[in-house]
Amino acid sequence: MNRKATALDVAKRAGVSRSAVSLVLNGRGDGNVAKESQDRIRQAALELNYSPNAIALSLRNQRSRVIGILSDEVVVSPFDGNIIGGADDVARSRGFVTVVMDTERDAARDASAVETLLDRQVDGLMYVTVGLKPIEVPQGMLRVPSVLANCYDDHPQPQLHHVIPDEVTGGRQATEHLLQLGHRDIALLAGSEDSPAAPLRVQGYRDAHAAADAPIREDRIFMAGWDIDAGYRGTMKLLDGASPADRPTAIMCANDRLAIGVALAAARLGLSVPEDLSIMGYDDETRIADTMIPALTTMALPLREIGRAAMTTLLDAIEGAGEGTHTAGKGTTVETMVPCRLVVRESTGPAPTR
Amino acid sequence: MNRKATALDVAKRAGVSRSAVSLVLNGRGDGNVAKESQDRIRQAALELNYSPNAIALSLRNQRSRVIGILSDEVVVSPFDGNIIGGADDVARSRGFVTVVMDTERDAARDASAVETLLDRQVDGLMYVTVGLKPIEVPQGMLRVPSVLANCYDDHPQPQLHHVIPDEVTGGRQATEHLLQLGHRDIALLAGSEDSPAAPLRVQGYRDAHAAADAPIREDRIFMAGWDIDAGYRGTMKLLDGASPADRPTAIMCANDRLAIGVALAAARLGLSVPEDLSIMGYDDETRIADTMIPALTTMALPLREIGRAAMTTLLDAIEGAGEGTHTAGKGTTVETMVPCRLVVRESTGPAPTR
DNA sequence: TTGAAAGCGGTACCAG
DNA sequence: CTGGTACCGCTTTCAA
Repeated sequence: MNRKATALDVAKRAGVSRSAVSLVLNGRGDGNVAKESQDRIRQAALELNYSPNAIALSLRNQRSRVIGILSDEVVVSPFDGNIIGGADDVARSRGFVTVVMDTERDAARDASAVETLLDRQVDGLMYVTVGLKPIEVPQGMLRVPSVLANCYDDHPQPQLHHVIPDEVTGGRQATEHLLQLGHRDIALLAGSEDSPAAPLRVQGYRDAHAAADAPIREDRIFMAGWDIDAGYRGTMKLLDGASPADRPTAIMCANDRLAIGVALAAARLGLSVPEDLSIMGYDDETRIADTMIPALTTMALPLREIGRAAMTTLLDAIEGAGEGTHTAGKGTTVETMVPCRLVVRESTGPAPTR
Repeated sequence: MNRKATALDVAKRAGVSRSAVSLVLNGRGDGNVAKESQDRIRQAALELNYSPNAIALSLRNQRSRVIGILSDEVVVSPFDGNIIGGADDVARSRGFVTVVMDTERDAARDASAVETLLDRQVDGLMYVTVGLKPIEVPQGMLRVPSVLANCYDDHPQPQLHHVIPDEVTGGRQATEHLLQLGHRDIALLAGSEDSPAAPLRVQGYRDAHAAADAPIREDRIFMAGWDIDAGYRGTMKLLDGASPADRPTAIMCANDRLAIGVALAAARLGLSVPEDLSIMGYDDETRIADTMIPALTTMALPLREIGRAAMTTLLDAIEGAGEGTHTAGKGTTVETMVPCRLVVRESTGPAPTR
């Protein structure tokens, strides 16, 4: 109801001036304000439940302690949601607040969102995408310290620092896990070319095979899509009617939803997982991978870590900023790669002997 | 980069005073400022790419055109994400910006988040939850116009307007769909008591049976949980080893993930969907329901609509506000119920004859 | 028709 | 040690 208390209210109540209130409440009381006054001020502030008006502060200090986050799809996705969660953790712990604006994959809205945020005096900007992808950096982002999370500037001379998962290594380690279990015929449902993550994971798959001196059958690699139905159909193509000797003993999927489709198909064909067929997911999607039957072995995307790392980089740039050195200057790393993490559950097991 | 242009810059360039700039750019130039000056001002503003500093505006006008959104779990959930998406649509179209703060289900953080937002002079507050649930309204929310989305104040005398889905009707219509297909033995995997939605949907299930004069077998109702494994286990209990005559012909689930478990179990048991068994989901979860094999018939939660309705209510209160009438005054509706929507796909079909 | 000045809520500097 | 005052960028009133 009634307005919040201002510094003036506190000053009156404590019988001092506004300046004194400001000093004391900002920890610079000692040596400037009498001990006794300090106590009265603190007491009054408490009684009035005073906290400074952030707007006035921003105007005065020319910094808002707000970080703007642009996302191409937050609000429907558990993926960049987690990135934002991680970013927010870090921001909060350092006294910043994050403001999320969703552009719903409409590039035209990016620019206007950036302007809106800039008008609100954000101290920094972060751009987050659902899947790994190249983006066109909105011009305005170069006006304040900025960072890219899970996406990157595709230009020859990238201006901004980006933080992305190490997909090649992820693909490799997932494959190695299977190889170590004795699998030698591993099919790969690799998503589709629309995501740069797909070819990277395929690369990891190839690297692992090469390192293990295991041959690759090109017809085992499918670029079919990312959804349950694609997993199901791919598996049917692979397994239905094939003689046991000509079946892959493991199927590696580019995400957990594909793995659901694989499991569905396996069940329909009367195959046991992991006895007859091992299934490997990717992403470690919450509430999916861990509750599947059987629980999915998967490669966890380090989403929270990406968010944390990106925000840390950003805040360091802001708080350390002496000059307008917020674009990646010489000597600054332009890319941070965060490793994925293998999560072994029950959907993978030793290759069947045949 | 160089700082943004201020009204003073524009004034100088146009050779007028700041006041003139303000008047003209706010559409109150006619009758106050000479036509010619107006043109010069507009021209200068354009050249300098001027837009007013939102911070200064907020301080001056005592309103920020920012709506704070508190969420107990946005950032990992496609559910309240959609609510926020709908809310944001409405806010944007009316010239407001939304700021999302995630409290990650930590009630203690609610209060501090509200304070933070209040310090930033938000014009209104919205509280969003992932699942329908009663909440303890943070005190601060009563200081500005506020609304609850997908949650409600459980107190005898609720202070805030809330917008929730009509779960009873949802449960009833889902059941009716099955009843109309001839099913008379419909099992219900009802989630668990931790959500108030569960009993409401059960109520709908009962209502539909009563209206159709169909008897209910109490042992067909399971409160087992919300995840894939619960769906699988529940189905196994229901179907495995049971004589065909004693099997339910349809299984209704309280969410789509349960339905995945059901489908997995059915496949394992060699049952065809929907020929031998119909499966009904709930939620219409993106990328799950529509891509399942077979595609899931489900009851869509009206999440976007909830968000839109809640934000509309809120902004109406803010913009219409003559006095401090922002708590639901007499005559004001305190509850808005939004209907769910049946989405018929391929997992339900006529009951098998036996 | 125009410009000067006050004030929104703070902080910081500078006399006293 | 303390209080007065200028200023952040903008709107609005008031006097010229």
